[in-house]
Amino acid sequence: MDVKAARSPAMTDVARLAGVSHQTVSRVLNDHPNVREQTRLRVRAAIAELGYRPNRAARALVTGRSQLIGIVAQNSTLYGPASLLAAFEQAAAEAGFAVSVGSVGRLDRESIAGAVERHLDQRVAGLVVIAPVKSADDALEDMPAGVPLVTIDGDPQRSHTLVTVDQAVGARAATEHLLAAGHRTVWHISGPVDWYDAAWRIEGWRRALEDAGAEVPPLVTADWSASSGYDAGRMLARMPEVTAVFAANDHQALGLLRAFSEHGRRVPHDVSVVGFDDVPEAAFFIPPLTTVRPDFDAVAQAGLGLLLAQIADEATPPNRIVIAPALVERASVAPPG
Amino acid sequence: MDVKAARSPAMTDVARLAGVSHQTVSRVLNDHPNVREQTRLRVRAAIAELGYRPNRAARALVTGRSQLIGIVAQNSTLYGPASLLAAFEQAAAEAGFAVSVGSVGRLDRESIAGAVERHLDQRVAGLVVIAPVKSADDALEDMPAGVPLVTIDGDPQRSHTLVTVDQAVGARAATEHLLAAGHRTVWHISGPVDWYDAAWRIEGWRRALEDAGAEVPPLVTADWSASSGYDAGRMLARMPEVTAVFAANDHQALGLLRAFSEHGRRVPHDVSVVGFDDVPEAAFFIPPLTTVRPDFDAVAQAGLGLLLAQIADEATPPNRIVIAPALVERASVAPPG
DNA sequence: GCCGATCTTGTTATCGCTAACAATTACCGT
DNA sequence: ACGGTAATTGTTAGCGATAACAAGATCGGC
Repeated sequence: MDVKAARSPAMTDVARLAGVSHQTVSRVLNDHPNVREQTRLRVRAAIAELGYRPNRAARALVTGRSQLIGIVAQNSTLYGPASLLAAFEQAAAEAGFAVSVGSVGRLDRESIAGAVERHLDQRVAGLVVIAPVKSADDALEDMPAGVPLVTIDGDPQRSHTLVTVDQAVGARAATEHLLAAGHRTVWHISGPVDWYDAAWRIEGWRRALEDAGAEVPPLVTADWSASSGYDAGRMLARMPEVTAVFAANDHQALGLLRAFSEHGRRVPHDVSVVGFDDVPEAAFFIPPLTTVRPDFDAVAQAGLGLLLAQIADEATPPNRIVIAPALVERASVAPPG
Repeated sequence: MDVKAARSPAMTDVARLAGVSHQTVSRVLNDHPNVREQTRLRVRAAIAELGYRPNRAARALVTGRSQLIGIVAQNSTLYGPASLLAAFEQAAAEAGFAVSVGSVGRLDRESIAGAVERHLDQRVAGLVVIAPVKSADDALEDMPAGVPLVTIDGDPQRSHTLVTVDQAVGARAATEHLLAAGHRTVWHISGPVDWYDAAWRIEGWRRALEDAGAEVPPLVTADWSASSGYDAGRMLARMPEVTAVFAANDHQALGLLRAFSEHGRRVPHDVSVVGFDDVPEAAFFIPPLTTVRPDFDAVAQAGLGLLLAQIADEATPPNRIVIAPALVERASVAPPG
């Protein structure tokens, strides 16, 4: 990278220096088989000497496809979505793809459709949509065919390729863990019920209770925030019969812990709590939180793999990968007092 | 968006339908002044009818610049960096720019340079580098001139355009707040000292103590994690003279609170704690954390504004915006026991 | 040593758009 | 009505790459 900003060299410049045609340079760049070794070396040398780097825009124009992967996600600083995003960027970079992020403020149909179209304008090679609600999934229905697409945490019922954390299994593990500690039943603070994540966690929780023959207490719905967990906790803390709570994520669990603390209900002595996500801070909550850890890296890698497969071969049939989360035991669960 | 994926319409298709030349369509698209109103309407109608959307790649090719903004940031799920990133995406989307994110694993010179070059390949219109360490700043030294660039939280001494949170002022506010509560002095758990953020927070803390004539206790260095805050806390909890601690971020503060709790040192009764960042959960820590809140949205908006100004006019001189953070008082500070 | 097959390389067209210039039309004052 | 300027539209030429085809070089078998 030279200091003076002369026009960056193009393929013809390389070709001239190497004494070949620009097409041969293109062949070398794309690893075509039929190039003499000696020529290849000469071209490589010229590329190195000029510091040539291909113009992605030109390539995208002629091929109709870029080395760009579009990600549509909700703009959020919640741990789950944020780390999923980070994991994708990481994985994509390793695969030599750039990542264009289309954040949306809300997950309604128009927002999603808009973000998708903006990506399509850029001729992205493929699209990852983190679409944990129905409206987002709907927006993808009338996507033009032929664009590689993977949805994350979408509706398992849909036909397109998808990767999802097994929410139900995670929720079941959390619930059974509390039951196994001796609690008569387990309360659940859920996420917004239009989120598939939330819905499946509810489902897993309910099933686990039913299978154990335990009573299913009324569902407490909240959003994903610590604040909503706190609000829920202020209610639950008033009910002596509540001895075990499964929160739909760790942020909620934090709010919950705080509410219990305020009301003098000791965790885990009086009430046991299990969260979901295993945020890095969970080990430092008071008390350290037992929680369910989804493997976001695995999700991202699986998702990217599926996407790259579609990019390589248009005809790849829809596929589905489900990643099972694991329970992480810490100190927020104990037998009922 | 039609279901069958015929080639999406190009400018000539619109031109034919509207009965004009493709150049006229281009003019309408780019809001050139000299187009008859009637023609403009006809073209607009044709665009709408065909669902035409311009091909960004083609435009980027001919203009040598895209509607893409590149962001280089460390791959992190820490609240500060993550919300900065989210805020940028938001702001850029509102300004009609797409955002390409180049995450880097580490902030060393090669990684940063690599990410920058990958963005340059894509002919980004401008570059935002969240470069809170020296090595990152160094990597930008030999950037080709002419590429609009804004660094965030970089070295204030450098000549390029930059937006930064006023770390020193924030740290001073935190320290003075603790002093004002009656503490003889304030201990500080810092971030990694090669981060400018960390360095300036240290600076602000030290200055505040010196100005107040208070003793400057030894610096406790940590990384940004809750875990490192916990480790630091296990030391500090053993020292009865420690009555006030300013943690370089809220994650550390959480670890700190936990360590104090384990050692039976009550916050704020025995020890007062102030954090930095105001993570959404800070209000739900035990006790609710008094902290310093940088306005990430403001940073992102200022940064984007500066970038767009450079994009619009190459010759814009280097500029500098410093955003002052605000102290948020909650319940983790009290007079010494 | 000759012929067709295979390797290697070059030539030309093209992707969809904007820039620069050319051509046409409209409008003005006298 | 006339010349001249301004407003409007069209024409042509790339941007930098890949695709498709063509041509020249090389090779193997007989």
